Amino acid sequence: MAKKSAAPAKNADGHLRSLLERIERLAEERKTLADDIKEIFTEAKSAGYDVKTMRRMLRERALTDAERQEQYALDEIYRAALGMLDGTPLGDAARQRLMRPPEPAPDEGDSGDSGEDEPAGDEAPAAGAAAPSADDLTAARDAGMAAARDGVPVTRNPYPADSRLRGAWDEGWCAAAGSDGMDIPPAFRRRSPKPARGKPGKGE
Amino acid sequence: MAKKSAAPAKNADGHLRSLLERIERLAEERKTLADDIKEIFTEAKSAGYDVKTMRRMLRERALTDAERQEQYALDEIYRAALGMLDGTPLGDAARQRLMRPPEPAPDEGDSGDSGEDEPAGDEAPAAGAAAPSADDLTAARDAGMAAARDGVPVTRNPYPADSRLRGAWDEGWCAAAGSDGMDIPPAFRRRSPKPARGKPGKGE
Amino acid sequence: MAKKSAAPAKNADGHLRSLLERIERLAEERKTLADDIKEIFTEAKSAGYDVKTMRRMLRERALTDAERQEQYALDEIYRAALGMLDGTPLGDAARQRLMRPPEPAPDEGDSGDSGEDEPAGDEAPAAGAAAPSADDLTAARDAGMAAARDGVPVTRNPYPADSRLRGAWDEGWCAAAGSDGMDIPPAFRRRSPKPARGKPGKGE
Amino acid sequence: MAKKSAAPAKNADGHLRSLLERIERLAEERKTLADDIKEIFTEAKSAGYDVKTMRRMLRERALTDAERQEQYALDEIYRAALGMLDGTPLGDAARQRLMRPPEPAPDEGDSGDSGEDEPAGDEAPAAGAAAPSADDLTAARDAGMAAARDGVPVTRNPYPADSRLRGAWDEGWCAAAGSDGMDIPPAFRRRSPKPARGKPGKGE
DNA sequence: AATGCTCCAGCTGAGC
DNA sequence: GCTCAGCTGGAGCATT
Repeated sequence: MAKKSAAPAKNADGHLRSLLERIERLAEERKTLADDIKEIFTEAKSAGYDVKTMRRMLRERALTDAERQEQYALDEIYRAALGMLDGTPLGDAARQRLMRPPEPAPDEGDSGDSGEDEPAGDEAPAAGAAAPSADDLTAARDAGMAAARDGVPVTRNPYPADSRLRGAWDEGWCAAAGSDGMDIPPAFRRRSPKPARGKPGKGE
Repeated sequence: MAKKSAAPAKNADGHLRSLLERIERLAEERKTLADDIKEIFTEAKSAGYDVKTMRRMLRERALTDAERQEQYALDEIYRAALGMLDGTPLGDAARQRLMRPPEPAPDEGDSGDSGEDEPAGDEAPAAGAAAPSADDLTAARDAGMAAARDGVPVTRNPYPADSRLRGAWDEGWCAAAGSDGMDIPPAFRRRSPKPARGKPGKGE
Repeated sequence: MAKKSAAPAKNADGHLRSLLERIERLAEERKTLADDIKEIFTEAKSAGYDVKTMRRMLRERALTDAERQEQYALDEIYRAALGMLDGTPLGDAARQRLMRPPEPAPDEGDSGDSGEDEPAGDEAPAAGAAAPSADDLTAARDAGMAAARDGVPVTRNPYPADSRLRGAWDEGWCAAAGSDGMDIPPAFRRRSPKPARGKPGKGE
Repeated sequence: MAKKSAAPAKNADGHLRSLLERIERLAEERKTLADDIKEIFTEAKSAGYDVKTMRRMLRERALTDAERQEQYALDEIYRAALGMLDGTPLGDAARQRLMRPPEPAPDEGDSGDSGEDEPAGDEAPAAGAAAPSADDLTAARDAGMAAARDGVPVTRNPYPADSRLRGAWDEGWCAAAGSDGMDIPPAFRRRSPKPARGKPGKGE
C-alpha cells in the first residue's frame, strides 16, 4: 500500500538513494539553466545594458498590470511623503490613487480655485527651466498644500513637467492631503488585499 | 610575532573557542537588533503602512541622490523601451538623461516644430481624461516618434500630465530616440562607473 | 517623547519618516556587528583556521545536546545507507539510535552468535591497518549483514576502530537492519517532533 | 531568426525586450525544475525521511571523496577541540589527519607505552556500557592527554567503540596534541589549497 | 596571479 | 502549510 509511483525501490536504502539521485538530476538541469541565464546577463552587460535595471524590469514584468500600477502609485506617494521626489512629478497612478478614496473627485469643486492662495497658473511656469531658488520651491510647496486643503485635485498642478517646482507642488499637495488630521490616509494602504496569486490558465 | 592581538589564549583550543564565543556574542546582539527591526515593521504594518513599499523606500534612501536619480532615469527609460509606462509620463530624470548626451539641447531648434506631424498641441489635450481610443494612442505615439526625429526635446510633450496620451507620446519619442540607427543608445548605460562607494566618515 | 503607540506622530508623513529612521538606525548598528563578525572570521582565517568548519561548528553549537546527538545519528545512518562511510565507523549516537526502536536489545540473544557466518571476532582484526582488499571489504560487509539478521547488535562490530573493515561491517549491518522487509525503518525518522524551541530561562 | 550576436536586433528596444524574454523563458523552466525538486522533498518527507538530513547528504555527495574526508576530519578535530564529541569517538579520518603531519607515525614508538599513566587497556573497557561517572570521564580524558604527551598514537585508544569513555580519551588526546606549545596545530588547517575545482569532462 | 570585495542565487528559519 | 526576509555560499570583479 501507499506505493507512491511504480515501486520506487525495494528497500529503504534504495529508496533514499533514488530520491537523492532524482533530486541531483533535476538540480543539475536547474544549474544549467541558471548558467544560461547568467550568460545572457553577461551578454547584455557587454552590449551596454545595465544589468541591475534589467533585473528590476524583470521583477516588474512579473507583476500583473494592476499590481504594477499599485506599486508605482505607492512608490510615488511614499516618496512624496519622504521628500524624495526632486524633479519627479507625481505620476498619474499616484494621482489617481490619491484622488480616489476621499471623494469621487467632484471636478466642479474647482470653480472657486481661481486664484486665492495657489499660484496664478501661468506666471509660475514662467520660471522656466532655470534652477528654481529655494524660495520658489517653498512657495510652490506651500501652494500645493493650500490647494490640497481647498479641495483642488492634484491634477491641477500649474507647473509644467520640466519644472522642479512641479515636484515641489506635488509634494506639498501630498503632504497636506496625507496628514491633515487623519493619521494614516488610505492612500498609503495597499488597495488589493490579494488577488489569489496565480494567473488563470496556469496548468498544474 | 604570530600573536595577533593581546594574547588571545594560551593554546589553540582556547583560541578557537574564544573566537567562536566572540562571534556568538556578536551574533546574538545582531539577532536582537534584527528582532527590533522586525518589530517596527510589524508596528508599521498594523498602523496601515505597506511593508513592502517601506522596504523599497529604505533601499532607495540608502542611495546617494545622484544614484537615486540615475536609477529613476534608467527605470523610466527601460520601462519606456518595454512599453511599461502606461500612464506614467517620463519623469524629469529620464528626460534629462535622454536629452543630455546627443546634443546640448538647442532649445531654439523647436522654432520649426510648430505643426508638421505632431499634434497641434492644444487639440490633443482636448481628449481630456476620457479613456483614449487605441487610435489616439497610436497617433500620440507616432507623433512622439516624429518629434524625436525632428530633434524636438522630450519636454515638448504636448499632452497634460493626466492624459494617457502623454505616456504614449513619451514612449514613441523614447523609442525613436533610442533605436534610430544606433544599437544601444547611451541613455541605456549607467552614467557613473563607480563613485568609490562608501560614504566619508565611515570610521574603522 | 518617544511615544510608542497612541498618537505616534502628529501626521502620517512624520510617522512614516520616523519609522524608517528608527529602522535605519537599527540597521546601521546591525551592519556594524556584521562587520565585526566578518572581521573575526578574517582574523581566524589568517590565524590558520578553516572558516567553513568554524561556521559548521557555530551551527552545531546553536543546537541543544539532544538535537546535536540526533543530527549526528541521522547523519551517520543516512551516510551508511548511501555508502558514504568509508573509514568512518558508526558512532555511538547512530548505534544507539539504531538499536533502540525495534527491540530493547536483548543482549543475551548473542549467545548463539559465536561463529556462524560472522567473522570470529579476533581473526578478522588481524588484517590490521594494511589496506584491505576488495574481497575483505565485501566479506566484512556481508558479515555485518548476517549479524544484523541474526539479531546481533551493531556494537558487536569485531573490527578495530582503525580498520576500514569496521566501516564495511557497520555499513552491511545498517543496510540489512534498514531494509529487510520494512520500507522506512524508524531509524530514519526524526525522533523528537519538536521540543518547543527556545531554551528555558531565555528571558524575552 | 534568433540572431545570436552580430546585429542582435534592429534596434535597442527590440534587443532589450528579446534579452528579457529569453531570460524569462529560461527562468520559467528553472522554476518548474525547482518545483519538481520541492515536490520530491515533500514526497520524501511524507515517506518518513528527514528532509534536513537529506539536504546535508546532498551537500556531502556533491563533494569529492577527498573533500569529504577532509571535511569529516576537520569536523571531528574541531568538535574535539570544543568538547563536543560526547560519545562520538574520533573517526579514522580525523585520526589519520592528526597523525600525519608531525611525523610519519613511527609505530615502533609505542614500545615504551606499556603502562605508565595510561589506563591498563583492558580494565578500563570493563566499565562496559553502563553510564560512566564524571570521574571516569575525567580520568579517561586525562589518560588520553598523557598518552598524547608520551607519543602514543590516537589509534591506541583503549576503550571500545561503544563506551563513552572512548570519546573522552580521544578528546583528551586531541586537546593535548593540539595545544601543547604550538598555537595552531597543522591539523586545524585545510590540507588542499584548491584542486582546480571542476570535474574533468565538463564541456564548456 | 592571487587576494579581497561585492553582488546574486539558493537555502533556512519565522511569521501569517 | 506557505510565503518571505535574512543569511550563507559562490562567482565575478576590481585591485595590488
